[in-house]
Amino acid sequence: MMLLSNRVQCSSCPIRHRAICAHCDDDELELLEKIKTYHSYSANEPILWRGDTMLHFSSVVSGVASLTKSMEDGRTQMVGLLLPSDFIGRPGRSIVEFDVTATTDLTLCSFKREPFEELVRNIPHIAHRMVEMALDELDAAREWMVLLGRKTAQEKIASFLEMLARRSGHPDQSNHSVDLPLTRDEIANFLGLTLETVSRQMSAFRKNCIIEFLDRRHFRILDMQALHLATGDDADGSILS
Amino acid sequence: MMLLSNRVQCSSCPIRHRAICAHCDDDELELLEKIKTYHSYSANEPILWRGDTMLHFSSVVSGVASLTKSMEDGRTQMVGLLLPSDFIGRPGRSIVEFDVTATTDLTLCSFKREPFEELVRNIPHIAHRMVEMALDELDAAREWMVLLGRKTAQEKIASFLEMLARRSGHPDQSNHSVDLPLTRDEIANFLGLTLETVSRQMSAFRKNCIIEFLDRRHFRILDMQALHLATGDDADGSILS
DNA sequence: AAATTACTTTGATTTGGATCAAAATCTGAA
DNA sequence: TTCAGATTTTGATCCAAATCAAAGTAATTT
Repeated sequence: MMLLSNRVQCSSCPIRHRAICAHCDDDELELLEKIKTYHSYSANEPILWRGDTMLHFSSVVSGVASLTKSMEDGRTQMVGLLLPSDFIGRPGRSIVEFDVTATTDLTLCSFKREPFEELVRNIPHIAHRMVEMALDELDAAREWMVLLGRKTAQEKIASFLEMLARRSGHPDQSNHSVDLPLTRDEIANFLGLTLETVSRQMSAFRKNCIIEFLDRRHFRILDMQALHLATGDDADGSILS
Repeated sequence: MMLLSNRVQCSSCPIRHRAICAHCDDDELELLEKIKTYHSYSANEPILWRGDTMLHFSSVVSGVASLTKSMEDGRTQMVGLLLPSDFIGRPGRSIVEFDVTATTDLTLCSFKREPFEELVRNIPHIAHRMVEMALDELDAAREWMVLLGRKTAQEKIASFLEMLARRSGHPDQSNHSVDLPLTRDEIANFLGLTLETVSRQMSAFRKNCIIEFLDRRHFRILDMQALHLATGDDADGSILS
């Protein structure tokens, strides 16, 4: 982990309008600016372990982090994928519930707990955004529960690929390269499968010309409609966060 | 659904110290008192359908409600079990994301959206409790994802029974009757199993003298330690909400 | 009290995905 | 460039839970 000096102004921050600071006005932003620090992690670097005391509340500025929980015998389930603007930590509790790991190179914008909690108390715009984001995360987690509890392996993979394409932000979802920020093993832990099943199902989609791999970490959707059909979701598309 | 007159004073409400109003002082409670109404539902009565416009924000006062999501072909996953003090709805969004059903006779304490959202904006104690509860729900949902994604049928059933015993509020968890507020089919939808598997696993626990059934809707834990061992959770017990 | 309906248990069989095993491909270090 | 380790793919086999099928039990209605 590397502490970075404070170069980026909040006003030109890439997550300015989506993160915890989204509703803040310029004066409030200045208060955040005063206490923020940046931290960088490289791919596969652990950020926090379950049970750790959390000294900071942080937002993901760039890169991807994962939240996982492991059982004693090694079975592991990913319970969240943190993309830019998502947050780590919670006011009012300092013990981490899940392991947090950087899955790609990652930069966090962090606030020390005490001053941050004071801002949450004093700035309604922050508390309000916090409620909004927590409830969005909750809806996404519940949507994911349907996938974990009821979808087949094929539906899980299709749903996952579709979600990545959607969250990649590119407007036309076919015909451009989508980043696959996880290994096969990590995907398996995300979807409640084994890595062999993930590989087999992805190969099946490849053989059916529904997707194409540029390399292991990049794919392109060739047949968006077929992919969506394979998700098991209905036409209007229940949105997975 | 039946509208009830406003008999119960907030100050003597059974969920006074756990619900959305937990942090409120007497003055703030009075504001809530003014705009609250009670609504009752009988067991199996639908409360809201996915896609409905929500006119109220509500807290469960007594009884149990379920949040479910169904796929087109009928596969159903329960994504939350709402016990007394849990809330239904969210400020800032009026479209319901999941079906809400009373699984037992149920009473809700409800507030019309607009006046309630104003209170959330104006009373930091309510916004603060809202953040706290949303993040608790999020942690619980993530814990549940581990169960859905990685636990065996036996571990799922053991975890479910243990959770019911813990949330029943009785201090010594053995040796007293615990309410089972769901049918076998509903339990299956909660755990991502079929009703046959639920029945078989419960019978197995019964035959091994780990639990005993008083009737279909009530059981008693005979061997707490064995039940906990069967959950797959570690000794200190990762808490499911 | 009998009949109808809803729910639960138990049994037999099948199957999707896990597990075990090995080969193929990629990546980075020496 | 070669080698060693990591990751991915593919194949063979197995098993936990689903599915299919009855029978049993409780709750409601007539």
